[in-house]
Amino acid sequence: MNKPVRVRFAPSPTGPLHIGGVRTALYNYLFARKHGGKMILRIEDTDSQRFVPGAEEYIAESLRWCGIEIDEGVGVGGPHAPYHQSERREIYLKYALQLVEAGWAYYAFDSAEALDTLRKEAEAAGKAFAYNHEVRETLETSLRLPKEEVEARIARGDQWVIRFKMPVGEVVKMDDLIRGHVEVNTSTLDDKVLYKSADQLPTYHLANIVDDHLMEISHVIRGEEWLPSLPLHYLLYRAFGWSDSQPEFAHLPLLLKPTGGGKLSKRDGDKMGFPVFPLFWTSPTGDTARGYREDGYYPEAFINMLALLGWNPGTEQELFSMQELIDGFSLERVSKSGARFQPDKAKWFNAQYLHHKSDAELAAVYQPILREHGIEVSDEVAGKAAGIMKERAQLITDLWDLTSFFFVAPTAYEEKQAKKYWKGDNPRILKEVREVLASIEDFSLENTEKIVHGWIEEKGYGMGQVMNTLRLALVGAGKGPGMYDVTAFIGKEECLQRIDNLFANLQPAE
RNA sequence: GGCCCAUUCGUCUAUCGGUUAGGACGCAAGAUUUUCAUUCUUGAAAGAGGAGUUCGACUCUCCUAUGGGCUACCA
Repeated sequence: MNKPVRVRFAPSPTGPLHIGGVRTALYNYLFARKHGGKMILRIEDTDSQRFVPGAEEYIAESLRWCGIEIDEGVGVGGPHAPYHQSERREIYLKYALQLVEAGWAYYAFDSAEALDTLRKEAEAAGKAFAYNHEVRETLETSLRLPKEEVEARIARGDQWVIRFKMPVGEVVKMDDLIRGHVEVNTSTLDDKVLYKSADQLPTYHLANIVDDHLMEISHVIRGEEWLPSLPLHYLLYRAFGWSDSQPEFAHLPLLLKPTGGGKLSKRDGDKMGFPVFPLFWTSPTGDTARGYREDGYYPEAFINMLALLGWNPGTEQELFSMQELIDGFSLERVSKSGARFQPDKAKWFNAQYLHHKSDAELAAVYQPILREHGIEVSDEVAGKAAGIMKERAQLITDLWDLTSFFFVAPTAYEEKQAKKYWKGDNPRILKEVREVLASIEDFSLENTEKIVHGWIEEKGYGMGQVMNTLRLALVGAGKGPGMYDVTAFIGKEECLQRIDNLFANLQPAE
């Protein structure tokens, strides 16, 4: 590994980036940072049919939110610009023609309909059609057609593609940083399209190899779905005479659906009740999909969770900062098998991060939520409320349900709690509690607790009965923090008011 | 169908020939508690199957099974 490390994340702007893609970007980033290399962002928009407006912006914003920094490429520029493949058209044609020239590729004029027919025929015969060495001599190609005919067809504007002429019976020997040595016989491979005249763009395979070479990429770290095309890529490097400077490859295990049965796909999210996207997404057609950010996750937690899905440091540490991930990362410790995505664990990770936040940090994320509910308070108050309840929250968005009683008096009472405590002697006792509270000068948590507890003991009342009845009045439900957290937070006047409200709003059971 | 990759608790994983097979999520039980939680303790829970290689295999090899990926003028 003497070449400077240069890795790329090269998504296709066909929709929002899902978590599998984010993980691929993350591993590239960790690898780059670990080795003092460069992280490059290239947009592979060679499929004009599937282009989705807004997808590229979404990808950039997702990476930013995740803390994955781009050193070179789309959005930041660099020595190998442009970094959109759609802006590099003329480059690819040149290389495609070079391959034809050298006999590594050929023109094919078959229409989409003709190929369709062949596929259907093969299917009817119980076989699968492959555009390969067995059939290429019988098709509309420059391999069979006279040179003049080929030139005439091109000149008259017939549509054509350039296909790779896959060698026959050769064993390609490959090395993968994660999977080790892999061998494939080229006879089982087909003649992939490299360039299409219709839109004057290359396909993935050509664009990928040409750009990785030109951009001096040292390591290609991508999803396992690309493993089957590795032989083609090896051969392409050889055909161009670039084998010596060819990048090293690492194929990452796939992220699988929580239920098993296939790789995680963009549609699984809402279907299974968890986000598959980092950010909320609105498609040009108006469809929406949930995102981790909007669902209340911290990017650090999201990244931590993703990093451990397919990689581990070999220690029992579970919580990692980005820097710790960088320091510990290595491709050797990436697992080989696909990882089932587990939504529950994502929540657990977020809870860990949430529980460690200071009140000030909590205030920063909680204030917008409070404002949405029409609550205007100081950062200090917002942070304090969140801080008292943070250990019960898993997501930032849990905070409101957990703390709303600090800001809003209950208007309804939880039936279970009311039934259990709003009866018998409790209303009478609550009246006494009200008097006790009213008499307290210093309403601090400690002092209130001391006085009220002392009074309860003196009277010989049941602690549970008194506190829960008070809780019913102040919170309206059988939940919440310690009672004196509530009294101290909302203050004496509000306490008395809420007790009065209970008497006014709810008839005791007996 | 063909080609390729994979296979340790339900899930994510540790183990790189010798371990009572460890941790985490989730689950269950208990403790704490004025509620709900949190927290703590404990527990149940795994090497797909079959052949080899070896003094000894979860670990190496092969076969089978299962899971997954690819098989587009998509990436």
